[in-house]
Amino acid sequence: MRQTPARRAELLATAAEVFAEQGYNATTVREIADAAGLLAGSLYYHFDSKESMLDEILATFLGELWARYEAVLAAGLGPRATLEALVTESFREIDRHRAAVAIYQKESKYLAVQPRFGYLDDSRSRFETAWLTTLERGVATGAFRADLDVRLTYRFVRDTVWVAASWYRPGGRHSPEEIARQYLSMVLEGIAVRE
Amino acid sequence: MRQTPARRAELLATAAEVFAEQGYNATTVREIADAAGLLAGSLYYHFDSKESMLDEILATFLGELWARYEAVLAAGLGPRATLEALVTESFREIDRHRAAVAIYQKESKYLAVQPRFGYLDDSRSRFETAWLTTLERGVATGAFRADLDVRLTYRFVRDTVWVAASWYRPGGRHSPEEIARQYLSMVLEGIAVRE
Amino acid sequence: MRQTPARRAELLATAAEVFAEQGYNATTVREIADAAGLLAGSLYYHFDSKESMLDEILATFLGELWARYEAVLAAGLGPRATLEALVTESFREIDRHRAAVAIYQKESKYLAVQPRFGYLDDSRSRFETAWLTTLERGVATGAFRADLDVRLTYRFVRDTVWVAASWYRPGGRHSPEEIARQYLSMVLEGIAVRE
Amino acid sequence: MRQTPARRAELLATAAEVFAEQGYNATTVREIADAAGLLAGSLYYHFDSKESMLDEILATFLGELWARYEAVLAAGLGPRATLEALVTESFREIDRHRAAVAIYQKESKYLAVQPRFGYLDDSRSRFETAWLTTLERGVATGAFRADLDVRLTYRFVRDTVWVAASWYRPGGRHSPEEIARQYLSMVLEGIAVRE
DNA sequence: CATGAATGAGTCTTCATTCAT
DNA sequence: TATGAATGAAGACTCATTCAT
Repeated sequence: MRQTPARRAELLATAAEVFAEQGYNATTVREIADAAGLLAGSLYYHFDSKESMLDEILATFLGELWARYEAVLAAGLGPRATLEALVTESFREIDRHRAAVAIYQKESKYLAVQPRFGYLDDSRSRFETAWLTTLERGVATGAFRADLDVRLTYRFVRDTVWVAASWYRPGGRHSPEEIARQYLSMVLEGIAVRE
Repeated sequence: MRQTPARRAELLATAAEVFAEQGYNATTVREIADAAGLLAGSLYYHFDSKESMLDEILATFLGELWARYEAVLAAGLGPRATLEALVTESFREIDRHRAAVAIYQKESKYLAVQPRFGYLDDSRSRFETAWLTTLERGVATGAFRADLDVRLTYRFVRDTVWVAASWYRPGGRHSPEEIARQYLSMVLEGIAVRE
Repeated sequence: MRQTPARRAELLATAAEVFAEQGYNATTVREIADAAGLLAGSLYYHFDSKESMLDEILATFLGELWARYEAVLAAGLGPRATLEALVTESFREIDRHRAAVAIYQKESKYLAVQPRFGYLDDSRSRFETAWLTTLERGVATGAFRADLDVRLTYRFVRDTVWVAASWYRPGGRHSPEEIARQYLSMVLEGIAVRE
Repeated sequence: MRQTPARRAELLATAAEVFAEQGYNATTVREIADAAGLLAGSLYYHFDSKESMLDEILATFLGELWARYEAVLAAGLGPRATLEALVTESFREIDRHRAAVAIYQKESKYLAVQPRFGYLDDSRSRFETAWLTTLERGVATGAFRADLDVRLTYRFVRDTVWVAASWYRPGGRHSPEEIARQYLSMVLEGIAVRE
């Protein structure tokens, strides 16, 4: 079961696509199998259960995401540069793992309460800490406005970035870096013309 | 089937709450019935099907939302005032119908392709038109920055507002108007300090 | 779900019959349903699972059995009279709950290791204690032969009685009391003619 | 398919062990393969099917058993000596083929109705005939008590012996001959002290 | 209006078996 | 001989829905 990780990865990618499209619960194992070109039962040669597929998709995604976040956080950048780097990495991750990100967005809330998916909640708090710290640092250094509610701002930035996974299509008009740039411009400078 | 509209509305409110919490597909009729204090079969005295409950919830919500949007759009305000009014009305709607908004956010994408829910797609395009028009008007009049991609900006503003339904709890620290004000401040002026 | 215990008991009796006939694992829910005259899915209105049917069958049987055993053990009889009463009660129980006894014989060994069926193991030790005590008392008072291995004798008597459930048919030629009498005669006096 | 009879016998012994432990139906081919150290599919190089393994196990066991029984029956012993010899051979067989005996005990009843396993039923009647004849001979010659139901006595003796396979462990405290001796002592002389 | 009971289609999962390599 | 991958039939269980009372 470990000889050909290629087949495994292939099946997981297919499953992720279908999960992202229809939602985890609404997706039947048969639909995944159809999309992958085998019979429903055959999936169980590769995976223990539908849930374990979801698990592997999310864990892989979060593992990769955190590797990149950690690199950013360890770089010792100022708050504004940190925010820019985090947002850019996020859009890159959406570009690489669009399906996984979409699944994460849609399902993580109710999954996080299950023991098996406890790491979703862990991730969420690390996430929160990283962002809040960055924002607070920015307020302290005068990079960010002090008259805004930091928690509200955190939610604003967080959602703003990740919801993009619901409409983003890799290979479209904009590169992830380009989208990141425009989002950052809006988030940092606002959309109103400065008088 | 229309004896007590009060009871009907009560049941719909309960159903909406459960749908919002767990997702439409993941919610069983029995769970709705449990939450409402009757047996699953008894719901069918009031409603034709689980789907018709969803339908009624969404149609009611969109009806009310558009009544308010139309009022705003008909008021002849400038683009920035229009944007502010639309955002404020949106947060008010989240305050009033949080469950319905959350359901709409989570389920409308795949529902819209079904004939019965075609109005979701109609609503989506009216939505898009109203926002794009407003943004373009703003760019033309110099209220909004001209260097931003209008479609990207539209998605940014749209998502930014509605995702709030996933974490907003009525009766919390902030009134909807307060949240709208802060969101607008971030969207319009940005979170960076202006030099 | 508690209004009509009659239906419940009826279904359980049917299930017990099929379990006893074919073995628990080899029995499909559909077979139980067929025997009961409804569809497989309908059983789940009355019971949580196939396993919970088995659980209820066994727990009910053991509950009743122990009520009778306790009465015997509390009666303060001598060891030989105790042994006779326990054997007689056992055959009566086979007469009343043949199916449950047959299931218990066939399945309890591997069920006992599951937490849910832990009471099977508890029952087994109480059983063992009751019999060993009785046999040891009998050896001490000179009622039973002292030259036999008590544990072997225990197994001999225990098995001797309960295996009868595999061939006993209620309403046959012999009443349970008559069978008990003959078994006791063989166990106590032997089948060889006394010289 | 008959390359190495040693490997074949090895695999059958493993299979018998697992069947005895978990029951034939509850045992998966994969479990047998795991226990034997190969993959499930590989078993099909050696055997046609799971059923054919069971078949070979039971047929081998019964073949050996009947060879010994025939020797006893052909020896022209008196009824009591015949009974003693049959019981002793039975315990020896339990010692040699515990797993096969346990399987036979648990599964033969429902297997016997299948054409493939018709020999189980044949064996059962030969068994019955041998025992009944011996018992009747014993009653006629005054070796066994005449006041007992012969069929009941037959079942008593039969069950008494074979159930031992469910708890007997080869290499334990007692040799099969020792257990046979004690069982015979109980069956023939009874467990009560003779006055 | 509500209940208790049932239906039947569909879902996830298991497993004996096959077969190219 | 053995493996890796798949098949396909069947099994336990779920759930929206119906309906007599």
